[in-house]
Amino acid sequence: MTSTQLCTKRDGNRGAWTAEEDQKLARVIEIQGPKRWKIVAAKAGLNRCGKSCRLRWMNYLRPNIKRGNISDQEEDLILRLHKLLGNRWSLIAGRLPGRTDNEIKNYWNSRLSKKIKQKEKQNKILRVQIDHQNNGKRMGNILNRWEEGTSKGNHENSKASFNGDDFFNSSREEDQGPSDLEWMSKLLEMDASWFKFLHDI
DNA sequence: AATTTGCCCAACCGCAGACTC
DNA sequence: GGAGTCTGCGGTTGGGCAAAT
Repeated sequence: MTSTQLCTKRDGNRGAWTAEEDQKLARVIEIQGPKRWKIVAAKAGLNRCGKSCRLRWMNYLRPNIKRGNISDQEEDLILRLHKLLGNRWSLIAGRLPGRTDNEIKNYWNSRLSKKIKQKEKQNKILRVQIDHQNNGKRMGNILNRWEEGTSKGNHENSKASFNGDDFFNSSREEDQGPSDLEWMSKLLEMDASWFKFLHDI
């Protein structure tokens, strides 16, 4: 039987710790030190498993635990460390004096992950707007060429100056994103006024 | 005022690696 | 060397509370 199996519902008290339990636990740890948690739990006379005692000590009773809100500086550090280390909460906590891995994990899951999602969403919108602007410029060039063609002479010439192959070839030169057909359809989806303009000519 | 919803955080769970005998 | 036990970690749950309805 493993220690994990011992730490189950039927093996004792669960739920929030009382002040009395905290005192008992702290007293035993003062004498014995924060190790051999099974023995600590037994000596403290608590109806809890060693694992639960360890967690309570690490996240609450341990000295030098910093309470209160996470500062902007700490948040910035968490963001940078998470980018570097991923969900290695204990490593991240190790770089933030007085903060526990559990606290940082909770902070991340409840706040920072949402912030990041929101930021990603904003970036996506920004990217679409930039694409829109670029595509608009490109369309402007095409229309200029169309106008030049029509003003120069007959309709056949103008048709020749605006043939499809030429259009796709010329626009592809600077294209690093989706295909022309893709951006064209995106453009049309994004801006009904463009569609109307193209339809009118 | 009562109920519902959403958020925060302490605590629990399961797993894997380290340690002990 | 291997079985049993301990420890530490990250993911998940659920209770308490405040805001919204």
